[in-house]
Amino acid sequence: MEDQFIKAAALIGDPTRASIMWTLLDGRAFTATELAISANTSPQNISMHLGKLLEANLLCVEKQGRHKYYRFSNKEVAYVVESMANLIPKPEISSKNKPENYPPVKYCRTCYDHLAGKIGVALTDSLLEQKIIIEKNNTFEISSEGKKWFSDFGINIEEAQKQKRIFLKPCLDWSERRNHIAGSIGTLLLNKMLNEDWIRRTANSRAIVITGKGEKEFLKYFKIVV
Amino acid sequence: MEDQFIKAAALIGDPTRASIMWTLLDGRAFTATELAISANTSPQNISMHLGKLLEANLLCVEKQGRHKYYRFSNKEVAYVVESMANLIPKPEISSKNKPENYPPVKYCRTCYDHLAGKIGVALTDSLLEQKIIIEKNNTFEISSEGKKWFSDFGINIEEAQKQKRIFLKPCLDWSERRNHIAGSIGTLLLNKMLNEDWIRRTANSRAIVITGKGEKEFLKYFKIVV
DNA sequence: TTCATAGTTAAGTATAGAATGAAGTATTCC
DNA sequence: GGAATACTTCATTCTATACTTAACTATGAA
Repeated sequence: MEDQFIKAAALIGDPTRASIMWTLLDGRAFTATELAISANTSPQNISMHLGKLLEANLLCVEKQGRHKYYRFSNKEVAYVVESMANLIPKPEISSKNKPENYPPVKYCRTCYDHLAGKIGVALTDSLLEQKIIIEKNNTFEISSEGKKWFSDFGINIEEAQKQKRIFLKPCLDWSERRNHIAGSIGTLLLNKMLNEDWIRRTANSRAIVITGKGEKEFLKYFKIVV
Repeated sequence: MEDQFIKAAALIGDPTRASIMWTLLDGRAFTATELAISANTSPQNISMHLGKLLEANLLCVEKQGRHKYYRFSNKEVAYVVESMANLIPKPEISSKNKPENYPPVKYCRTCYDHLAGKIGVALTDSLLEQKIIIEKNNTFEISSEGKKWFSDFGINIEEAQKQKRIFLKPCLDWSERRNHIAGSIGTLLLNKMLNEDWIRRTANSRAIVITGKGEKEFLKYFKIVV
C-alpha cells in the first residue's frame, strides 16, 4: 500500500509532470504539443512523461486525427492537484499591489470544472445573499425559492440531483481561500455561462474572460459589477 | 504560481518524504528517529528531508526534551496526502483473498484525525441506521433524536458546532471507498473512544486495535460485531 | 507524390539532489 | 561526571532518471 502511494507521489512530483497536471487542472484536454509548450520542454520529453502518467492511469487520452488529447482520467486525480494548489501561500494583497498587477487568471478562472476565483466567490455570495442557496454546517443547500430560481435560469435541479456526483458542495478555492460552489451545480452554471457566451475560455490558460454580454448578465442576475 | 505548485509537488514527490507523509497521515506526531525507521533510512537523511518539509511549512515540529515531534502543520497538507492515498487502486477482494490476509491497518485505522477503515464505515452505517445522523445531498446532518443521543453518549453537540472546522462532513476513505464521518464529530468520537479505552493506537502504524471493553461497547452502542 | 505537422521510440549523456560518512551539539540517565 | 541517546551539519559520493540527439510512424494538406 505504502509503495503504491510513494509511486503516485513520485509520479506527480516530477517538475515537468507537475507542470502538465497544473495545466490540466483547467479541466480541458490538451494535446501533447500544447503541453510541451506550456511545460517548456521538448515533444519527446513530454511524450515520455505522458506515457508514464497514462501507464499509471492518472491521465487518459483521446485520439483525434493526428492529435492526441490528454486529460485527467477521473475526479480523484483532479482533487489531488487541487488540494496541492491549495497549499500555495496566498499572496499578501497590500494597497500597493493593486488587483491590476495580478494576472487575470486570479480573478476569473475555472477550478477543474466549475467557476472559481473572485468571480466564483462573488457568484456564491450573490446566491447566498438572494437566499437561492443557504449555508448550513459548512455545506450548501438549495432553498425552495432557489429551486424556482434555478429552473427560471434554465437549470433543471431534479436532473442534476439524479447525477451520481456530489450535487452541491463547497470548494475551498486556492486563490481566494473562500468557499464557492462546486459539484454538479457548479458545472451546470459554468456550462450555461459558456454556452450563452457570458464567458469564454482563453487558450493555454485556466483563465476565462468575461464578454460584454456577460458583464450585463452578471449585473442583472447576480448584482456583480465585473 | 505554477512554480510554487511545482515545488510543493516535488517536495512530496520524493520517495523518502512521501514515506514520511504516509506515516504522518495517522494524525499523530512522530519523532525523527521513528520516521527514519519507518522510512527505512538513516537519521541524517531523515533530518535533511524533515528540514525541507519544515522549511516549506508542510510540517511543524514540537520539541520535547531531546525528542522532536513532527506532524502536519495544517489540515490542507493532510488533505493532499489523503487525496493521494485515494488514488491507490482498490485491491480486488475475491473469495480467495479473505479479509484475514490483509494487514489490520485496512480494517481499523484512523484517517488523519477521525475513525476510518471498515470500523469507521460500520460506525457511520450504524449511526445512519439508528437515524442519529441522516444523509442529505451527500452530506450528513444530525437529527433531533441524534442530538439527544450524542449528549447521552457524552459529546456536546452545541460545543462542537461552535468550532470553526467543518462540523460533520463525509470523508471518502481510500481503503473502503465509502463515505464515513469526518469533521469535528469524527474527531470527538475518536477521542472519546481512545479516552474510554475502547480502542488503542499501535506503535508506528496508523492501525488501531480494539480492546475487550471496546468490543462490548461497539456491540452495545452500534450493534457492530468486531 | 511530396512536404509539413503530430507524436513516438530508442540509445546515450548529464546532473540534480538523495544518500553516506564523519564530526558536532543537546539532553537524559546512571 | 561520563555514557548513551536524539538529532543536526557539512563535505563527499553516488545514482536514478530526466533530457537530448536521432531516427521512426502516422495523419493531413498541397
